[in-house]
Amino acid sequence: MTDLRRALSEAVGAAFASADLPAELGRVTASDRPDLADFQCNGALAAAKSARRDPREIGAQVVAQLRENPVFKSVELAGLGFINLRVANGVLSERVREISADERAGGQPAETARRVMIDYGGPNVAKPMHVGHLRSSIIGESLKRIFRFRGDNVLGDAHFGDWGFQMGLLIIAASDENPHWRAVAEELWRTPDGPKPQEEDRFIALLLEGLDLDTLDRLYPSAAAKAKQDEEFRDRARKATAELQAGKPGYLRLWRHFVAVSRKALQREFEALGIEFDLWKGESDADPLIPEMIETLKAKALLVQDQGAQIVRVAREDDKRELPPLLVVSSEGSAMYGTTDLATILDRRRTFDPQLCLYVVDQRQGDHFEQVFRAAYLAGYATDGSLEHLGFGTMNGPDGKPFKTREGGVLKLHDLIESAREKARQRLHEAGLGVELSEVAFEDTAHKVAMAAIKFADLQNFRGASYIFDLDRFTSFEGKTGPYLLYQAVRIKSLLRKAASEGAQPGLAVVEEPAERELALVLDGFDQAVSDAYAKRAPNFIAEHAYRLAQTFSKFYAACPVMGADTPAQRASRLAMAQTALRQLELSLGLLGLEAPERM
RNA sequence: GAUCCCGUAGCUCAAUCGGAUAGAGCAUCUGCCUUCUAAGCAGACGGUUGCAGGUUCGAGUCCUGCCGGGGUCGCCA
Repeated sequence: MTDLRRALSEAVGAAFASADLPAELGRVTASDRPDLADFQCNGALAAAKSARRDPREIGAQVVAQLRENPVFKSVELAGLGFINLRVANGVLSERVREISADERAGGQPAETARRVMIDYGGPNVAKPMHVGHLRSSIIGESLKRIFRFRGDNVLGDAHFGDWGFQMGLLIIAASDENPHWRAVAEELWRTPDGPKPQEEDRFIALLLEGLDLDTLDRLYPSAAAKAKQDEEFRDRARKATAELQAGKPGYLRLWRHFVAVSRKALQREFEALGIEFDLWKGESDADPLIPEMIETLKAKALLVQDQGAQIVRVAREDDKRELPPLLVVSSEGSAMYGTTDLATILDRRRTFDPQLCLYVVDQRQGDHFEQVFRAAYLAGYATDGSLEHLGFGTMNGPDGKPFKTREGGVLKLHDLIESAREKARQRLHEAGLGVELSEVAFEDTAHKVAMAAIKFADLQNFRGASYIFDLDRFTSFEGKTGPYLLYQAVRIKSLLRKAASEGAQPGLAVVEEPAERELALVLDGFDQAVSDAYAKRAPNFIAEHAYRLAQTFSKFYAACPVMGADTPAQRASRLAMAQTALRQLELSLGLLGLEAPERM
């Protein structure tokens, strides 16, 4: 089963071929001018260039042949040599029936399935998620679903930031803050009258009381700030980082506590966002591979000593500017984030052997990934081109600068979600929607609406661009927003419920009216949207399609009465179209990570 | 300073391999609820695509320069 665009491309390509021109010229796209055509082909223009002939002459030849084909309702040569195509209603009807019968609503799998690793989310120990994590999470989750839908074997990894210098900072900060915590770090409790081995865990738990996420959240920023100014403090933290990585028992105990506390809270937040990771691997998991990796780098003469550190030079002669080397071992002997990233590539190769690995990380880390990727290719840890950094822009405040709270701090994700939920509740009440719902169902709807508002606002933008976060606008519930999409889906569900209660069944789709034709064409465009999103790793193509679909359905809904159709056959046809539109809409929403409620 | 990204309607954003009249939403204005959820639909208004050149039959898209904004440039991630 194939979409019309591809089927028509074959027909037009054959016409080009019989005119002794390359069949690729027959590439058909959705028309730019819906008033003139359903589809168009610009191949005659391209052919004119290489064959040095008049495009209209070539076009006329192709058009003459296509007119023989009953698939087309009309074939016109327009302008400089555009070939305008309208397809017969019967062809559209048949296509709608196909999509209707297809579990995937017309979205085709990719030709060959690959093993794909997606690294996104990037939560860190001791840092509650803030708005900066939102984009990576939302975009990464959507890409994971899109790739999976296309048939790839995909694993999503949270890549938990649990290992670098920040851990040393936290250990020192916690030790300085409270003698009990210091006792754990330094194992001071190991005295002759200290706890017996079987009591140790319970004893340590007592010592660690109060060292919760809020405390970590307070300690980390102040420690990070202090390290910038206070050289002595910074050196202690660096030393602690190296000692932790060397396996100092007290530090490990403290560290495991940080990790456990953080992870529990973070998982709750991801759950609220509707984000599920297949793997929750940490940077620390790559640590055991580092010694061996260093040996390999040495054996390949890639690792060199420089200014007390060990580095891999990744600059190339044709670089327009000098790319700094990758720091593998710091002068303190500790692993840097480039070290763990490189070791993680090795780890992934051994455990999953991905053919493609996507890093959904802030654009600002572009240089870092370039360094790591080059080092990985040099070391033979990945095949050339299999590692891709998908950078995204920042989420900005109303002033166009990176998002800050009114007080100038970083907005926590939890607070952002709650304020979106509150807005959603308000708007639902204002619109008088959801009044008949139970309190639990109402909350569930409000949550879905809030998530849709936030996620759709993000995903409708091309990921590389920055955008202005404006909660009032996203939750305004009008126009091109997530809630609009949910509303349309809910409207269709309501219609189908009504039909079911009156015993009306969907039947054979027959496309007749202009609004029905338009809906059929949009339904057909799903595969194009999915393959674009897949090829460009850009969910905004799905977002655009979902919106077009919702809007086109709404037009159809206004123009074509369903339950009040003229004949039972027409009613059955329209019900089939509504049902198909709903399934494709919900599939699209699913690819974006949105979920429509049953009622609102 | 070097380098990368961005600059499109009053605002927020799209735009397929370089193709026709650059599309949406918001805002403003005009219609449409005794008929399936009006968070909707139909329509109007709104543009020298930052500026100046170049390549091309054809440029928002490719090239050069300039202006404006942002990022990055070795031991933080």
